[in-house]
Amino acid sequence: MLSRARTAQSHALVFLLKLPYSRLFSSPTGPNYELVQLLTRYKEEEEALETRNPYKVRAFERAIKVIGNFKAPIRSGTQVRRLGGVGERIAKRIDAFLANVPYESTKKGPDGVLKVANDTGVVCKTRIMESLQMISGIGMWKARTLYNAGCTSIVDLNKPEFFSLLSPTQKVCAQFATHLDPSEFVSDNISSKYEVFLVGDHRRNHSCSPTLSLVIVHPLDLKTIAPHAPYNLDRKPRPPKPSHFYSVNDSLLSFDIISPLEGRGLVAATLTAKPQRWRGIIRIPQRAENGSWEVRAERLRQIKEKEGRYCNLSISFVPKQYQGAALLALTGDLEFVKDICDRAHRLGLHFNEYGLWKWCEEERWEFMHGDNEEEIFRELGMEYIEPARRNFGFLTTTTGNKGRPRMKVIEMQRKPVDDTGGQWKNTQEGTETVDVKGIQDRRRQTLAREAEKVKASRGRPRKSLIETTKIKGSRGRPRKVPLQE
DNA sequence: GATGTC
DNA sequence: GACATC
Repeated sequence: MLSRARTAQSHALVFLLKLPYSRLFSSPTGPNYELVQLLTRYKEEEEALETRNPYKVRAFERAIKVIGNFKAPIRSGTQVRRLGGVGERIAKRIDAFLANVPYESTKKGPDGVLKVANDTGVVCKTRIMESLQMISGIGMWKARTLYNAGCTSIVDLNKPEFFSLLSPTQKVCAQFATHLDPSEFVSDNISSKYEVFLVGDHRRNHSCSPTLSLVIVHPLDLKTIAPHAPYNLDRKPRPPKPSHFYSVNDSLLSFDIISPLEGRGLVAATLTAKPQRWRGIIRIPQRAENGSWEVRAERLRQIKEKEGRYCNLSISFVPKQYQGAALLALTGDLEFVKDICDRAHRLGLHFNEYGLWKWCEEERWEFMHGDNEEEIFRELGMEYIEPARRNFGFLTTTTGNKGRPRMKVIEMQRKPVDDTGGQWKNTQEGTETVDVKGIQDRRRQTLAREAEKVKASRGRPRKSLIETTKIKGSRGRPRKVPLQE
């Protein structure tokens, strides 16, 4: 409780301005180099065939040209669908690539029944189901139902036969899924009187996560309420749910943050609206053809038509005294937070999104720290751990298929960056039989290693890539042809 | 594989 | 959606 939260705070707003989506495609020849490579590969494959179709080759060439000239990073096939030269098939190939699932061309068999084939000639049920579970609200069960009904991709979800199988929330998410784009939401939509922090996947450098998570600090001084359960060493602590902060009496979040967003026509859908938490889908502001920001009416029209780009937004409205704990709990990932909880537990402490608590002699929880992330680390005997190093998910993604697969897993498969020594396991095969003890050991080792690493690079570690990648200039590129479904 | 036409 | 044309 001595020092103030500093570094993280001073960079808080900076984070917002520099979301590094383009880093995904960091390239020698443009923002979509990987897509160009992909299409070039397809083109060459076609050329190599004895039965090659010269028009098909030319079609690929046209698409390569269009995509190579596209100035912004492409996030979905639909985005470039009607630019000319990119049709249904290539759009699908792009979507498959971006979702990191195998491309499946759907062709009718001789019997007229729709057959599914892919690159390997094997229908990959797991992959399809995993990709479907990327949609918020779709879990294993619904994914299986959809798969059995013949749905093969997220794009398929919007077909009436599959769409009708979805719950209302799933429908909303499915409608916007192909447009999700977390990268270009900027801070000038949120009142500057609040401190805003980036948390969640993006803070951990998972820049292609479709969810933008923010912690907004509010000035209200609220009474601190201790955790309910008594300390019990035998009982495993649960990681805090990023759910309910103490109830805020008035509707500050709604008035000061959400209403302005709505006023600008940025809110496409609201999924959760509580005084302390808002979750929904927002439209990413874009410039009109003449370079000016599009007007509200235009945004609303596009939302109605489901054109343009969208992103999940999650805002937690947090009192100052819990700010650090909230950052720690909401940055994740889940496995990392679990470790924090375990660690606290072993020390007779309790960690939740409100702070670090001590079980004191009067047999009650006493508030220790909450406003400062670093202080919580210190109290747990740890050095500060960079958000980018808090990606522990891979430790459990190998234990089986429990829960819904996360976006980060997909991203890791494609791009095992990070400094964890490339030990991400490819989650596709051989995932069923892994002994839990081994995983736990590895988890301990990783924690130890993390602590050492941080020790080695003393002081406030290097600025993360997030902070050095500006995208401001690339946002909201003027569009010649309005996108459509 | 894209596109225009029926 | 099937088909022809590129």
